[in-house]
Amino acid sequence: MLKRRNTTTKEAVLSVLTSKRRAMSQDAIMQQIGVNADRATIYRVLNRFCEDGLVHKIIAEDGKQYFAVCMKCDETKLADNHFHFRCTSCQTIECLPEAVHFSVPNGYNVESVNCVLTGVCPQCS
Amino acid sequence: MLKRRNTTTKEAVLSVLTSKRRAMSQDAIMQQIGVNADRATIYRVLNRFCEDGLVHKIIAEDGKQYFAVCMKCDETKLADNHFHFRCTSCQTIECLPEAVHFSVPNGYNVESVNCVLTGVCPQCS
DNA sequence: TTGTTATTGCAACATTGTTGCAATAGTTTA
DNA sequence: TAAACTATTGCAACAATGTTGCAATAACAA
Ligand SMILES: [Zn+2]
Ligand SMILES: [Zn+2]
Ligand SMILES: [Zn+2]
Ligand SMILES: [Zn+2]
Repeated sequence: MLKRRNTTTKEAVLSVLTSKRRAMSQDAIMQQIGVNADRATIYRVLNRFCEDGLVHKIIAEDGKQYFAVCMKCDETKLADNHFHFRCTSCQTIECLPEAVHFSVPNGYNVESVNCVLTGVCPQCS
Repeated sequence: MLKRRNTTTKEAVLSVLTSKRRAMSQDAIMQQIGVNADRATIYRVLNRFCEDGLVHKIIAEDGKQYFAVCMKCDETKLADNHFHFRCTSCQTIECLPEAVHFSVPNGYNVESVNCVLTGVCPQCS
């Protein structure tokens, strides 16, 4: 693994993700972030966070990538594989404290899980 | 709802989806299909099938849309909300006979469910 | 056969995400 | 502090996916 360096963009992205406590898309992050940064840079920062296990990526029903901080050492500890909820009204995604349970037929080797529930959140209804 | 008409493309698409018994993307369908059809036409046919409840759409971790026939009246009856398995080796998605169970906090109104497990299928491992 | 209109092909477009490359800047070492 | 090393960035170009407008076509009913 490469040695990471501290940069303004990197810190700003992580700051937004942490404070919002939501899974955000690149364009949402770009809007909320205080600093000027290129689209490609945001993606590269986010993917680096994923590699480092700092952030996890969710693919929503709109086909877009959303990124959320992994709150492993938080009081609201999340299971490794948890459900996500996407509100079609406020366009946000949040991690639900509900673990995904499943069983697969013999021979299937599951490497990753992507579960998204879509609807309207309490704030919007 | 509009009156549907029978067309070559429509029948060819449904035929491929039914025989393969897999969830397929537009480009996979285009390759397998016997007839010449425009990309846009395939999408329109597929979306019409979805509207009519003949087919359901899954968004995979690659961000692409996959379409599968709903086997409601089949011996291998599928639950309304079931898991899907995407093999990263053969690039196919299949409907698993495993229902998705979950509960959400009060106030959340779930309208649709999209659950995809990714890994390697028995044939490829 | 004729009229109605659902469907198609084509082109244009929007969006999302990635990559190559030179320039920049963070970090380490002297 | 100054120099060296290289991780990171901005920019442009690109690929892939999906949608839409519009005129032409073809399915179906009368
Ligand atoms: Zn909302
Ligand atoms: Zn999450
Ligand atoms: Zn496979
Ligand atoms: Zn299915």
